[in-house]
Amino acid sequence: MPIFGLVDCNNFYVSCERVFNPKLKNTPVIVLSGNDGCVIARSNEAKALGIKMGEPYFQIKDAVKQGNIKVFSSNFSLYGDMSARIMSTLGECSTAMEIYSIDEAFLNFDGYPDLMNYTKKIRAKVIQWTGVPVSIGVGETKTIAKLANFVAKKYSRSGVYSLLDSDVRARAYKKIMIDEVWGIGRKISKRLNALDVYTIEDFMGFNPAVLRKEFSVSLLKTQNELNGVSCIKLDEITAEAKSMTSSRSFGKKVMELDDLRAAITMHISKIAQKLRQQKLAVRELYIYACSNRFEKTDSPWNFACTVSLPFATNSTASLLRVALSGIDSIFKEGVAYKKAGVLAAELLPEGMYVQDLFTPEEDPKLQKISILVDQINAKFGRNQLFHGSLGTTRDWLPKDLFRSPCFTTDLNQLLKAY
DNA sequence: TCTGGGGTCCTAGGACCC
DNA sequence: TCTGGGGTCCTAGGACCC
Repeated sequence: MPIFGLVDCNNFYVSCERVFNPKLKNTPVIVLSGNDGCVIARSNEAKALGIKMGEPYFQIKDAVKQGNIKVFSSNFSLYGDMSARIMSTLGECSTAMEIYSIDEAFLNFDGYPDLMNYTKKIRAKVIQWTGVPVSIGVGETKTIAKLANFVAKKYSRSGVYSLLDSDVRARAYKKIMIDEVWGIGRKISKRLNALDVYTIEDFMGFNPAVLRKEFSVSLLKTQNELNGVSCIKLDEITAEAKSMTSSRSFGKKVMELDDLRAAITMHISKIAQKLRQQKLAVRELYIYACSNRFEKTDSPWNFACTVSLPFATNSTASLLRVALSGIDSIFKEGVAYKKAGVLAAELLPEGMYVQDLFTPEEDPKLQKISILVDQINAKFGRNQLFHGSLGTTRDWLPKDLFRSPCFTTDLNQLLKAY
């Protein structure tokens, strides 16, 4: 019988900010999404003040002032680096680990004695080595470990909790609502509620055949997992990416084609560089730009097209050429654009694409230029060298008024001690 | 004035084949 | 009354996750 642990960082982004700014301890703190749009992380104190996950910042400005809540723009260079430190610490705590997200990892606990003690030790180690508090849940399946983690966060003082014992589990299932279960989201909860299923106990009593027929195999798996039958294995190897996207909201309304072209240039540069890092290539791109989706209007708000190349590539110049022609073709005079982006799907291993005899080949120089640009930027700093269509004004960039320094990834932004 | 960004998996339905 | 019956592959959209 397998045993899984799920380690989840507490209020991760807030905790990262606190590591480098101890004054933030015991005070309400929130972190905002891109363009300072919505709340995506809250300290416990901010939660206690009634700040909700996902709330638009502009709607809570008064509450922020009143509650003296400290506000941060998101700083993913910092969070990503802190995540790497935490994951490498956790990697030493188990024979097998799956990094599930920026702030979560599953650990293999098969055959580990005295898990209550051991998980407490892991918790202490992570906080000592990285400064970030975590919670740990233990169970016979991933879904149960996730649930145990929820209990650990919400109800346990020690920050660890096990649902291995079947009596403990039965008591928990009686109390916990189904929408807390991993894999059961808003829509499915609602449908289940309509069938008089509210708690996990209700859900466990639901006929599996009907569940399969009326819902999906995924939900049947969830039921099995909650029964202690492990259906979702530990995935140690990070799978090759299947798609990549880059998109951002604009810091202002964009009406000019040149600004759209600049934004698409930024997204293509990011995607192409990521493709090169992962030794992948792409032949088709989905280019899109949209206006404000919250504005009530009959006119369309999404403008998109697919562009393709005769060959798969990851060179910025080649991808940029077709992407820019794409954005030119969807641009409409008079539309106030709020956001633009690029999606690269159907990624292929670099150099694997076999082309036919009659299509043109890519100029090999373009590949070499991209690699050289990567090297120069790695040495002299991000975006020292960039494509001309990116422009230099860039007043369309998303807002990040409250951004903390990149303490751990930029020598010029190190924490200063006076 | 102001509402995130990046992913994965499953399913239903259409096209096509024999 | 009554209009084959399977397969497979592809795609768009929906649901979920963090």
